[in-house]
Amino acid sequence: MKNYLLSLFNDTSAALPYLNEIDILFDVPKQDSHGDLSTNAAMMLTKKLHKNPRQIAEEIISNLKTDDSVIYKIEIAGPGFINFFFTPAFIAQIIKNIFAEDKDFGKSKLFEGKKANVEFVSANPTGPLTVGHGRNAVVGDTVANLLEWVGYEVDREYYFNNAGRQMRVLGDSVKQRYLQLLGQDVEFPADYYQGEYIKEIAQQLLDEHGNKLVDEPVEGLFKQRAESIIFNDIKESLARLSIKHKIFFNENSLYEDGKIDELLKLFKQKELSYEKDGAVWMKFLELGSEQDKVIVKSSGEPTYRLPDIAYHREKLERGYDLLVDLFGSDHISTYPDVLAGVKALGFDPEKIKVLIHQFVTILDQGEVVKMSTRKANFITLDQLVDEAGADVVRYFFNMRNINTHMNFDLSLAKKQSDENPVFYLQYAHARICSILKMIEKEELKSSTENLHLLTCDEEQQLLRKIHLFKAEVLYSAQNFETHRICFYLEELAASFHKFYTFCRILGTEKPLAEARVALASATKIVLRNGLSILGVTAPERM
RNA sequence: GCCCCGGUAGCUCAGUAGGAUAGAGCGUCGGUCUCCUAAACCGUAGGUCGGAGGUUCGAAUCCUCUCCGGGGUACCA
Repeated sequence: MKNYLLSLFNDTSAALPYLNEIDILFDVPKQDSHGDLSTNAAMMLTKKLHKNPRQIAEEIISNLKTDDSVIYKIEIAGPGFINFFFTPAFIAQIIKNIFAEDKDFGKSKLFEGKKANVEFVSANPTGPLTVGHGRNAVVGDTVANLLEWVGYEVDREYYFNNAGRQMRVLGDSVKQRYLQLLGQDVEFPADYYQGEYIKEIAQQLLDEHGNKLVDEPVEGLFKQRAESIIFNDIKESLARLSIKHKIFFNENSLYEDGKIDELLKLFKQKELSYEKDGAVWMKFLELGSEQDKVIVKSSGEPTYRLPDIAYHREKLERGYDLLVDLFGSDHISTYPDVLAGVKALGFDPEKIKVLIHQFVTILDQGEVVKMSTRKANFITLDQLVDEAGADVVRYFFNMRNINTHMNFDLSLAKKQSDENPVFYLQYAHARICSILKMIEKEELKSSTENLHLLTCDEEQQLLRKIHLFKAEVLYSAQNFETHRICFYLEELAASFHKFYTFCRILGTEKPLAEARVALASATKIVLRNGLSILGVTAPERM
């Protein structure tokens, strides 16, 4: 519908050149009585033309060459909106497109030929994924899906660090537990990893090696085994949510490949860094940040900024058109430095899109659960999936704008009641599947021959909703907003349920009945496609 | 102190390139299964869009100030 109007206005701009001076936008009015699409173009032009908006609207309309079989009414309303009313027959034609495109309905080619990299999760292997990681994981994977739907070729990437203090503490935590299991009275520091999983790893080492590891260095088997076990668990947790990264990038490889030294030299050579108090400082002030910062400590160890910049440089050199970074708001301070660093190296920082999601607050029976990986006082992602199911978890994290500090009510998630909208969507899909089974017995089929019969309110509402799908996917992808898909699908399902209730198939004359089957079938495709973007299953029956 | 995010119905949240009477789900209250799945549908009630100014034909949306909550502001990541 929108495309039709756009080309219509495009043709008209020859006669009315001022139409080229503004972006003409069409909105779906909140009220049905205001038509199918509406534009405020006339109001936008009042200041330029110094004319009454209704007068301008009049002029625009009289120059539009519309086809009566497509648009049956154009009106001027309110302060100067132009409202367009499409014929039911035209609206129903969308069903043919859906059948033709099927699994691809909703996809667009705007970014065809472009390559994107989405980096997400990126938790170091020090413990199981928590609920906070869950939000990151689900949103990251769904954003990647969205980008694929608008034409990008997408790589999903996981960046991790298995060196450094954090990992040493992890190894030592295991060792201390191991010694405790051997009956030694060792002290277990409060800032070590307290989780039960540490004890399990220690137990496993004990089972395999007995007491032979007493003199094993922390960095040896203790750390290695902990890392591999934990990393496997992480991958399994992600797999339960159908999340699979193509690339696991080890921060350490940047050191091994000399990328860090090279970058350091480059910064020095470009006079972007200097030495002070035994440390190397980066001139972030010059690059637009609020102050200079240390990139190599006086101990000789780089701070996180240096590898972060080297890593992004590396990704850019791989030739991506778009890099998406997704992380929690606790890491918010890292990205301006990375962008400044990358820009100083001559890359276009516009290629990097940083998405920051706010924290997840866990509520259990009305109480806030405070979480910390160290203290092992956390709800794991696995627990969440155990209790609520993968579909609910994926839907739940996707359904909210990442800027919102979301509450995850555990008791509610456990309930799996109809308070959860994911069932509402899945039920709509299951209902359609059941209709399609039923019509076989009734010797009916899906037919697009008499789509013009789909004229009642419920049918038209549903059709209009379907029309919006492709634009909704595109908008969501361009704005990296997964929650819009959820809201769209809820509206779509609501339209369907209404249609289901009022527009029965059995007991209706065959031509109309078969057109309704076609509409149901088309709705099924849109629901299934939308759910697949979210990574939620579309069950045949419930 | 400074920076980022949030404050919209009882609860959880949509809605910001300024637009028509501010929305949804859940919860409240009241209806609908002889009928393709009632995990559904219909109706009802519920609001000072945190507060105060300002910009204009028009502000939840833009500007200034301010209150509340979360995060950040390291030679931690």
